[in-house]
Amino acid sequence: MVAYMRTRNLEHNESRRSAIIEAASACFVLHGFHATSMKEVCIAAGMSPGTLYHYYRSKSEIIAGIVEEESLSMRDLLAPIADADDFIVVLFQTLDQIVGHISERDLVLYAEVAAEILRQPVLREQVRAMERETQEVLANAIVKAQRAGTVERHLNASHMANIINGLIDGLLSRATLHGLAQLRLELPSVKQALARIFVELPDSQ
Amino acid sequence: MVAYMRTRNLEHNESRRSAIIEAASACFVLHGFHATSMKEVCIAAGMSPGTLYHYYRSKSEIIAGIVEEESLSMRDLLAPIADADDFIVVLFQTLDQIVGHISERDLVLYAEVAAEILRQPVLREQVRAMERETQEVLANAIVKAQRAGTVERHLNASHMANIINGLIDGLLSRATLHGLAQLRLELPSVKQALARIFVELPDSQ
DNA sequence: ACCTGAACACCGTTCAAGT
DNA sequence: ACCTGAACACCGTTCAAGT
Repeated sequence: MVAYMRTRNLEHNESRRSAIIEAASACFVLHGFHATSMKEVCIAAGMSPGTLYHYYRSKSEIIAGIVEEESLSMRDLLAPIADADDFIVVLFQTLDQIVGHISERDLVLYAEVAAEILRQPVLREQVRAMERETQEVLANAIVKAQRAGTVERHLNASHMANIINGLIDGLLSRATLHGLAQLRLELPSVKQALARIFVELPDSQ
Repeated sequence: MVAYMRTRNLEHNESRRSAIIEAASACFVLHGFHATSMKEVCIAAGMSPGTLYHYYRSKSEIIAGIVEEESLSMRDLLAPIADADDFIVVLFQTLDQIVGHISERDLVLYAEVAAEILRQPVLREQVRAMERETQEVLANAIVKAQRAGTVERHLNASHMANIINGLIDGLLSRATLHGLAQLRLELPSVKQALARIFVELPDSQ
């Protein structure tokens, strides 16, 4: 009886948990959150239901783990904007990064997450916190650019930050319908539109 | 045996079908597509599972019915743009209509649909067809406005139509996170941004 | 044709039992 | 502590039987 008591093995614990996340997201990309059974995830992760539930308390908790991962990688993508010298230039570079490096896998997971957020308050708060962060980074960068004179002064920085976020969200969600290739074709027009919004007009003031 | 053969009663059929759609969308708004059981829908519609499955072959078919409904009402909202005299003015009126008349119910259903599209090819094609239609209406209106000189000539009309669609999609999906009130506050900034994109600059050409 | 409700295969999760 | 797999309550859907 005492022979089988073990102390927590944190390293083993971490590797098991990430094996579960990896197996689960592979399944979710193929069939979505709800059409994927826990049995499938168990088989993909090579463990019994009991073992899986030892590491994650529920399917939702696994989903939350995946959202965490995706959020962090999106945060990294937007980070350079924080200390941008020229807002528009860095915004464009960021768009290139996002559109260039995103995968069908990510698009599919984003769409699943967007729907899941509605139903799961914990997930909702997780995403909202992430949102506020990127929103603030963008808004601060816009204010800074307005002071430097590279962005039109009369724009409401925080609203414009939300518009950029919304536009990115919307274009990505439409890419799941029309394909990533189509989005890449349209990227120059997106940049052109953003430039017209933000760049100070020659005759203004 | 022959006593109970009846001929199809189309009127009765239609009223039963719409009762199911109504009951189902009420349930879906509360708990989402996947967290709603068919038993709940049956109770809400006041019929047994067997009866419900007599009118709709599956849960997905009910969802498709709801998507159809939502698509048609969105089409109606965008219709006035087709024969707009002044593109920007009518676009702004349409935005006011959408943002003013949309309900939390619609937002929730939109988000559910966005995720469901990924998994169900039939639904996907249904939404894509709808999309192409509004895309074309917008693009034609932009071309017409460019000829009339109220919209900048150098913009790619079809790309810009997609950007508008994307922006609307994105802002609506963000409204599920931040609330409709927030979106209404931001609407003037959205219009300002659109005006800057589309209106021909005084010094251009 | 229209309707019922029991029955089917399957789902996410739990838990007694093992090491 | 970590792991197994049978068992539980519930799911979407079907179908024999009724009117």
